[in-house]
Amino acid sequence: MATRQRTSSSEVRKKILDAALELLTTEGPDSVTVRGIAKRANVAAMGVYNHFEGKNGVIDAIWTQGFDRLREAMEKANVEQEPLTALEMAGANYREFALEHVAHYQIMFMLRIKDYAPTIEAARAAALAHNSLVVLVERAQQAGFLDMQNSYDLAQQFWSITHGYVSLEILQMNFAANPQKAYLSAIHALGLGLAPANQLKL
Amino acid sequence: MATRQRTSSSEVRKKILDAALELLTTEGPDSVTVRGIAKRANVAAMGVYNHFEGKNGVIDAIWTQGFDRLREAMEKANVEQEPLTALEMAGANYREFALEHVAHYQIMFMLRIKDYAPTIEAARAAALAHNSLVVLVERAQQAGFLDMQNSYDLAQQFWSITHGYVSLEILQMNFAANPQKAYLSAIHALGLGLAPANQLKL
DNA sequence: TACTATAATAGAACATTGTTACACATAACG
DNA sequence: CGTTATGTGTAACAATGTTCTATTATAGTA
Repeated sequence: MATRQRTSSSEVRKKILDAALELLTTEGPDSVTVRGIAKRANVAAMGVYNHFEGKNGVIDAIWTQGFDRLREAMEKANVEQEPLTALEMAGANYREFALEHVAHYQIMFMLRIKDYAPTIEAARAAALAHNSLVVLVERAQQAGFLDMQNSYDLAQQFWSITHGYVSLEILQMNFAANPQKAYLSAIHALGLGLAPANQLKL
Repeated sequence: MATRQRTSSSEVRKKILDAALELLTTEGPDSVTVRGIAKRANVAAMGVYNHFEGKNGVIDAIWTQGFDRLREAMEKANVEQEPLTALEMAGANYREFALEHVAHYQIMFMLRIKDYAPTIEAARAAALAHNSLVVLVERAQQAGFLDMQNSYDLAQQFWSITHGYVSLEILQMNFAANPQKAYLSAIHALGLGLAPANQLKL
């Protein structure tokens, strides 16, 4: 007997998620197909529809998990450092997350998946991550290390340099001789340049 | 008579390219299909294979054209400005290009097209664009406005902030109250922070 | 232990995708 | 005029996400 094996219900979800991430990492985005995920997870293709809402349900789970982890990574720096140092640490953690979880990062920022739009819950995870950056920026402002322009404007500038750097890096478009040093240099310089004395007049 | 019309060979290529760009801009990446391009260009689907090497041939043409135009946009700033001002102008032109040619920019940096890899010629166009940034950076270094770390490292930092900013903007992830001002502020601050006096010790 | 509701499986089917092959028609050119 | 190159139109192929159906293994309950 034992013609067919069945995976216990509680494990299937995790197996599917892991399989999708593995596929994305090892075989590239084009290999992330419903059948491919199921095969790698040793699960029937229909499982992707039973446990998630189809392929984009898996994508949504990855997105949400990614923003949760990104927020955690940034909040690790949220201790009582000097405010600018805390910002730089958060930046370092941001890159560390991106390079260690390339699959997540690509889903979050670098891949357009057909017909995928984040669910409310996923958008909320993203908003929380963004907020943890704003908190760091406002703390630095109140301590007098950053000029007093709109804090969302400031946060966007720090986010831009971190996202820009790691996304070019993932795209294999980083031509720096010393990638790690160049990254830290950029964040450090941005913080210095945004000191109150240098406030840009337009 | 005149059962079928035929478009003159020289025009077909341009019509296909324009149709692909229009589709990408108005209907989004998922609508850029061989049949869709051909239909919009009033051309037989096979034309995409006669004039380009299939769909990815069209993608490659857009990529190449995009990097050529991006280089031109940055070299517009290449006049005898103050070196840091020239860098800031190049940054402003970069964003202007990206926002005015979102379709090109997405193909170049933000979309993964299945099985697409740039041809040699396309990669050369990208390298030339990158080089025009390096030239601006080295000029500012020689004039004493930027510290003397590796010029490719410096260029990567400026590229990161411009690419990061506009790509988040295109992803609808710009939460700045004043996007234009925040962008210029970031480039300006980065330049200030990279002045020789602030050189980062690691 | 026996029964039943839950849910995982296997496979068929559908439309859409990029691509290739083929027969035919027409413009360009010697 | 006749030949060649090239565009047109249609059909076909495999792979994709998705839906449907029938079967059956498992988990919880009486």
